[in-house]
Amino acid sequence: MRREGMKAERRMRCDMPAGDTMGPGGRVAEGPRIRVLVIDDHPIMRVGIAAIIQATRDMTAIAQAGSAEEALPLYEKHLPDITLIDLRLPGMSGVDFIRAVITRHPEAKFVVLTTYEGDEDIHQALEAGARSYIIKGMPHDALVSALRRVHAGGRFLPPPVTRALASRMPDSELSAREREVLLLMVGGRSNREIAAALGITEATVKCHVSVILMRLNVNDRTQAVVSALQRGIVHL
Amino acid sequence: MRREGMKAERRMRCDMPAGDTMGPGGRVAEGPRIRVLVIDDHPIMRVGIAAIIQATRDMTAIAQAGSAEEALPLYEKHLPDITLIDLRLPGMSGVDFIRAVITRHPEAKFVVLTTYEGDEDIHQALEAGARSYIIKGMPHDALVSALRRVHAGGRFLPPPVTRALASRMPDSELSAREREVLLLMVGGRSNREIAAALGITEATVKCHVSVILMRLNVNDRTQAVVSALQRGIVHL
DNA sequence: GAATCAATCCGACCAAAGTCGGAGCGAGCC
DNA sequence: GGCTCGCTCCGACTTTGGTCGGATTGATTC
Repeated sequence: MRREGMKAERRMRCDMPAGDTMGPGGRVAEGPRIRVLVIDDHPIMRVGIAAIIQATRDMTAIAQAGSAEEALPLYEKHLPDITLIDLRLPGMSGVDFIRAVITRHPEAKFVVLTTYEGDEDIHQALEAGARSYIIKGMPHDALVSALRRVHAGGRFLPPPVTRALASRMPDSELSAREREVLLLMVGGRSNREIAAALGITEATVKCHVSVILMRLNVNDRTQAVVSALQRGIVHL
Repeated sequence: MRREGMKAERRMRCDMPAGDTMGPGGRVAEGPRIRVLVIDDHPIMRVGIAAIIQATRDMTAIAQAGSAEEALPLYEKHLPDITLIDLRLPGMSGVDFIRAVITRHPEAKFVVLTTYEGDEDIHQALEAGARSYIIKGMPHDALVSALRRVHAGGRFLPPPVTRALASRMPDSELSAREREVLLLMVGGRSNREIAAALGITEATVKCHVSVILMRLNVNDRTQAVVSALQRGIVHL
């Protein structure tokens, strides 16, 4: 039941470490303010975000939403310069929102602000089109800097984020079927139950599980579940 | 490997559903303001909390801290009326902080404000002496109400919290040893590795595992890990 | 069309997980 | 003392999980 596979290769993805810490109220060329749409399901967090943005002279929070569904009409109505969005939302996820908006507005700019720092979360968000990914645990300078940099057409990925991204194994990508199996594993289902649920043989399920273990670089299903959770491949 | 044990009994713990939504700036007997110490590791969240508190006429945020260690001297210096604290903090946990302060100041009042709604988290916090437990996803009225109610000597536990608490199995309590084993299980260690780590036989470990499975009311170690994580018995 | 690659599928084998029944030990309680 | 109760401990048995080798299919490439 133990395995000792080893990988070495790894892949970088994005640039721009940090910097540009001007702070709220810093000297900025006076012009039209950066208009920000804020999407976060925690009301208290929204208050904090809005307070920081409003306290900064060159930006303003024009609208807020507690879910992606609620935010869609707001986006169309205001067409904000930047959308600041959390990933984990009730109903439609943040990534889904980004994808949905970007297909209609390819130049839309997104900054992700979330608590989760799993490499898969980050990967998904950037893949969807986010230009910055910052963690709620960071000082608020990071938020302000990110908004400015992205508004200027750049990207903003703090060191912890790029590090998490760099730690991604190159062959981590799971097939659709494997994802399906992994989800059931996290649900605590046995191989037999998974087989029944998917209408296949238990032997086949075991094979999928083996591949998943290899791709996640772990030894057994328990480790697979933990790893998948902390990397953000599956949730809860 | 399957089990079908069943429990029925359950136990209520606390009272006070909700209410008292006066909102920021509501009419309140003018007097000395409620002096609040805020402890949260997310700077942006601290800004939001402080903004809400300051916007409410009968309370004021006198100090803030990003960790329990940092907060200890602040508590002794200011002796706040209420301490508003997150559970998951870098270093010393929120519960540990509550315990530590309450042994020296038995009348200290604590309101927990966190994102985690696992029944074990809640149980631990209340056991430690917290008088209110609110979730960051709630409207800010809840925060204000909680602070007022607790300042008045009462408690404040919103329905979702009491519900989570009520869903606790009566025999969920794990022994110290079992906790230790569970922690290693979540770490993805095999029974053999756990045995080695604890200096006992693998057979003994299996016995502990069996008991843990029974107490958590699950069938296998994978479910145990998932359940322990979402209930807040162990973290990450 | 041949070759390659990846995903899906399967059965037989071995090692680990989990069950069952039982034993020693300390704290607390008539 | 004699009793129970809970925690810790253990070995032999059954079930499940994971490995290995191999087969099929469909898409891509040359």
